[in-house]
Amino acid sequence: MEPTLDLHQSKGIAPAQRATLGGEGVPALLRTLPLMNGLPDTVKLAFAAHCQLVPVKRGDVIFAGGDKARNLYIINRGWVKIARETLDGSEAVLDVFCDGQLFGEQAVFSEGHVYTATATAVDDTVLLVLPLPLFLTHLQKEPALALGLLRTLAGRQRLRDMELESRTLKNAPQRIGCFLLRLCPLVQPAGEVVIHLPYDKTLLAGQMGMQPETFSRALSRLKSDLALGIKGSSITVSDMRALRQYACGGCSGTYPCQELRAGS
Amino acid sequence: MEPTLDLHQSKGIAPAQRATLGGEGVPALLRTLPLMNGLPDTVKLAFAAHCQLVPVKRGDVIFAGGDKARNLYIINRGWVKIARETLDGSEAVLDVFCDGQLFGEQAVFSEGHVYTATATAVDDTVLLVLPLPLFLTHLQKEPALALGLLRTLAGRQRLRDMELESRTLKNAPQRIGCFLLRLCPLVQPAGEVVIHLPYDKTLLAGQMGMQPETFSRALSRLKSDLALGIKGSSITVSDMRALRQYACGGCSGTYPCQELRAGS
DNA sequence: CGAGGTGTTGAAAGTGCTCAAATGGCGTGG
DNA sequence: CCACGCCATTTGAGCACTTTCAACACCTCG
Repeated sequence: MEPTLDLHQSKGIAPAQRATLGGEGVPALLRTLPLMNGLPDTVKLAFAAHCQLVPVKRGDVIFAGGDKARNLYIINRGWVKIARETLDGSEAVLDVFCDGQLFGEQAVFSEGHVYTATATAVDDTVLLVLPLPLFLTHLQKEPALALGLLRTLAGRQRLRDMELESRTLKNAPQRIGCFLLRLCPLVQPAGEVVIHLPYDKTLLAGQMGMQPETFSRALSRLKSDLALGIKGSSITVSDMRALRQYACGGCSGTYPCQELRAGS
Repeated sequence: MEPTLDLHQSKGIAPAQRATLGGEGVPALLRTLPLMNGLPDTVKLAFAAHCQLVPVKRGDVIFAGGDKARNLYIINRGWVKIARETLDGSEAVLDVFCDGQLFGEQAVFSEGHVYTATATAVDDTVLLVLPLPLFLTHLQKEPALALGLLRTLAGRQRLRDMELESRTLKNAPQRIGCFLLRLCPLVQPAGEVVIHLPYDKTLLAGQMGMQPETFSRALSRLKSDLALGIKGSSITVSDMRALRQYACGGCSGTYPCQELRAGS
């Protein structure tokens, strides 16, 4: 088990990657992030002045559940898994985030500002690291920031609701089908659609609450039922309508799966 | 299937139940609610002036998923189930709320302000009904309200995370054990603890994502494994330590189950 | 080439679900 | 007060799905 990274003294921070006020070093992320929408420029600049771009490597633990929280994180590039682990080594994957998404915000409201889950880079990743105290200060003063965070949390909540529904009502092949739908572009080209699985199948399995073996078998079942083409992590869907019906026939229907994506 | 109540024209609102500015009709709820913490009295009074106390009966549908949202709701007394239903009649229970808890807030951030799940009274219930537009107006202007809602949503999120972990890592008897722990007072008397199930076992089963039959069998397994006393909806636990170990041995441990309760 | 990680496949064992039927409590109407 | 019917709960039997354990194929990297 690798020790949690202490990003405050991370040796990985090259000076050129320090955010500066105006230059190319300032993450465009901060300006375009939905979370920061409507925030006065002065606040964005204050954030920019105090945040850092930090690279982490595949497998690195960014923080662990129970750690005292020092930072919030925004993914500049890469993939991060949020999971809770038990003593006996099994884990429950709560989220898998990618570019532009915020994580660590659980600590804002937890007792004693500790993280409530563990964040691990599942690929080489560049993080924008925002000091928690700074964020807390502005959260009190800037309604726009509170509203942005509300929007973010509300989006998460919707995804969780859907996941809970999925786990309750669907079997493994259907859950996978639903996941595939959410990977599709909203406006599909006519004819075949090619879906690229964003990370390894073991993690996909974990995210959907099943074992890797189950995932493998369920996917091949999906393949034979819907005549999918599967080549490594590329999946070709010839009949989207059939996929939708297969995966979401048992959904609540309030929210077609394709409308639901992780918001930032 | 009963039609959704239209609480705007509900015949159930007796004049005496209309909230007034200063009198005994004003729900003390509004003053003490954590959600409203730190809110200026003027805003609380504005809310009080425009909200209504509305009784609903067991089984009434308060709103349905997909409905255009008119109101937020706070439970004055009673129990409300939040669930998503499929066309074929099965449902996934997302939450079961009681006194002092807010629901319907999903609509604040959903596309077009629609509810994303269905709310049903599972017992005779009195609701405090707050017009959504009024709430939205103040949400923009009052940082304290945004922060209160953030706290509420963050608490929900934690419960969802735990539920997801529970579904992923635990079997039926353990999930029930975990639920029982959360019903216990935090400081327990030495010796036996008597737990009262708050509503019927079918709903409990649904809330934990299992069938009533499975719940029944799992509970009796728990009974024989831990020497519980079960009489109707009263459960006597003689060995709390054993229950904790049984139910939460496989938890992530970041959050002992007993610390987690639904916040308002 | 060998090692390790990733993914697939097979067989056996659980675990929970479905369907069916019995039990028991409770309120209503007689 | 009792009989009845309704509903929640329990119990049984069989089945479907998922997990577990084991073995193997495949790929990449050193």
